[in-house]
Amino acid sequence: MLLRMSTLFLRTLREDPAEAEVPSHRLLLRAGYVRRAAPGGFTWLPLGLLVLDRITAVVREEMAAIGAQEVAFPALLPREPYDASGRWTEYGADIFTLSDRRGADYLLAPTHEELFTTLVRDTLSSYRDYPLVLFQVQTKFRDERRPRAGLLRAREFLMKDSYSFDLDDAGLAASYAAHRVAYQRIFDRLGLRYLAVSAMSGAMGGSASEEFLAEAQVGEDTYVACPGCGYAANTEAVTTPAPPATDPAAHPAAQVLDTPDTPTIETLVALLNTQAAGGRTDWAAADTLKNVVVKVSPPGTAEAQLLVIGVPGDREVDLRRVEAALHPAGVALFEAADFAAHPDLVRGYIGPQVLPKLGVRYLVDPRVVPGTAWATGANEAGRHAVNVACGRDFTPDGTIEAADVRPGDPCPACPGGRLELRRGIEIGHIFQLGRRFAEALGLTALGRDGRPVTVTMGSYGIGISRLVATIAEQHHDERGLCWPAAVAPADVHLVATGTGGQVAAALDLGARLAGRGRRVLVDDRDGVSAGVKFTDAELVGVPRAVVVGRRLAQGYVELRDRHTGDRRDVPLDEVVDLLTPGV
RNA sequence: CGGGGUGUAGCGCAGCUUGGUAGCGCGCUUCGUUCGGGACGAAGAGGUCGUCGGUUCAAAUCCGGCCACCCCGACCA
Repeated sequence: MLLRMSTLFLRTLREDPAEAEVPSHRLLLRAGYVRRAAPGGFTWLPLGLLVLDRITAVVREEMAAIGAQEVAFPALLPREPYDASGRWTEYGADIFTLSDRRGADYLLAPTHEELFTTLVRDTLSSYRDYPLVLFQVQTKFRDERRPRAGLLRAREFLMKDSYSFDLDDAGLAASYAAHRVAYQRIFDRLGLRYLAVSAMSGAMGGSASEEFLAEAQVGEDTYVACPGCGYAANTEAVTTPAPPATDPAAHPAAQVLDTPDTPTIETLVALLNTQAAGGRTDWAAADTLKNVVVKVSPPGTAEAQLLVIGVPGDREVDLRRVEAALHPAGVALFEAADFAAHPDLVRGYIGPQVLPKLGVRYLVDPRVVPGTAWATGANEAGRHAVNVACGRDFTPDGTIEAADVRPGDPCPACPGGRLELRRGIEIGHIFQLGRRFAEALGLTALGRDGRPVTVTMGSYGIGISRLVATIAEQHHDERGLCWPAAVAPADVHLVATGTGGQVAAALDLGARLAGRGRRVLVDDRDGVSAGVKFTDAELVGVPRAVVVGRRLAQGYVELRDRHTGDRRDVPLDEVVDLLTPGV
């Protein structure tokens, strides 16, 4: 491959476009890789397409290595399969829908589980046909609430999605494990710093699930990591170590106090200390037990059930963690109107003592173990109780991971470890779907014994266009992009400076390198100063540059490394061998 | 969807407060000089001022609706 900058469709920008804030977006626009064309939609320019294609090639190779076979579906699809799976309504406003001239409903596919499932159903029928892995590289459409950061969150994006089809759980586990390895190989080859965190599978409704997160300041996903042992997880999946249980009878008897005007934890703690409640003046928010009411709606039920969640008063209830813990049930906060309809629940003064009488389920944070005693509501406006002991004065129905996770919280995987909160970009997601789609769409295989077996599926995605931005995010400096060799639009950037035949020499050198299989970009532009060519080369970010310039007359060119900044003069007649090791 | 900010030439911006012939830098075209770190001189081309409506003799400027973009909070590759 030999690209000449004199004719390449490329215009670099000297200044940062105002629309771009995050580094990858800014640099990909400035260096002429992409251009915005629509809200959440991007035009791929020649350099951008080269990178996109190289990433796609790596993904294809590693998918082939685990025996996956490539197919391609349309992006424009009829409503029926999505109705059958229930996702036409489940996705709701997140999908782009449209209708044809007859008024029939269509959608621009946000993902393709339904199509893969029906394709396999209509093609295969015997257990002998399994296991099977299919994949495609397809444009997906999602009506994102807020497209942002360029390619990192677009409404139209390129995704590799694959699906495994197995006859039993062990097979699914093996397919899942194979994908996990393939994903690690892909992300390693692409030069990414990333980790796999356990995750909840959201609208997909599966069981085992992991997200691959690339470390990045601009990432939208917060995860926790333990620097000590390497543990990492989504905040939704973090478990809280429980302290040892003790004897609840060791505490003095519970005591109800008048605590007027203390609807919040802060006001309560202040008053407890003023009153020296229970003989103490060292009350802190963590000594109080905050009880939050939520409405839980299991799927298929019309009426929401009440649930009270107890967490230490210095913690907030993280609704995302609650939703993850109670999935697939829906969760909503209990609001003012709900309190008005339930006078038994006194807003701001709820204590667990009364809940069994009301028949309300009570789940607590794992830190609330038998033998702990708390200041909590007395179920009357203006009154709280102290020394309310778990295991004596109340007995929870169970525990729930509902409290927010904070830096410094104990690591669930190693003793003494402290968690850090970090940001990442979700670049891949693997999960075991199970039989949900197979059941909804009737995918079975006739077993050895002549009886149908419902197939169990896995679903695995990689955001390919997002990877372009993610790699750029991890591989750039103040001068521009610094692509890893595996994805760079070219292997070598030849920069011709001067008017003494350097352009001709560079083109000749480029032809020889291209003849040896190198991908070459030659800056053969006429009338462009050396400084402009150097800055453009650094902006574009090809890993190695060769300057064909003032020392050409002595038979030398300068070899530059974009990552290290190293420069050295090498004889012109050695440079081809230097740049084509092993060829 | 809630809060904040911004839309003027390909890109970056000024002009708006106080309505009156649309400007600057970069880039682009032509000629000459220059030629290893964003060269210099001269002459040019390029804009329905996001959009729709209102006020006014007159709107980039004042008022309102809509659209888009950026940032911060609830979802996802």
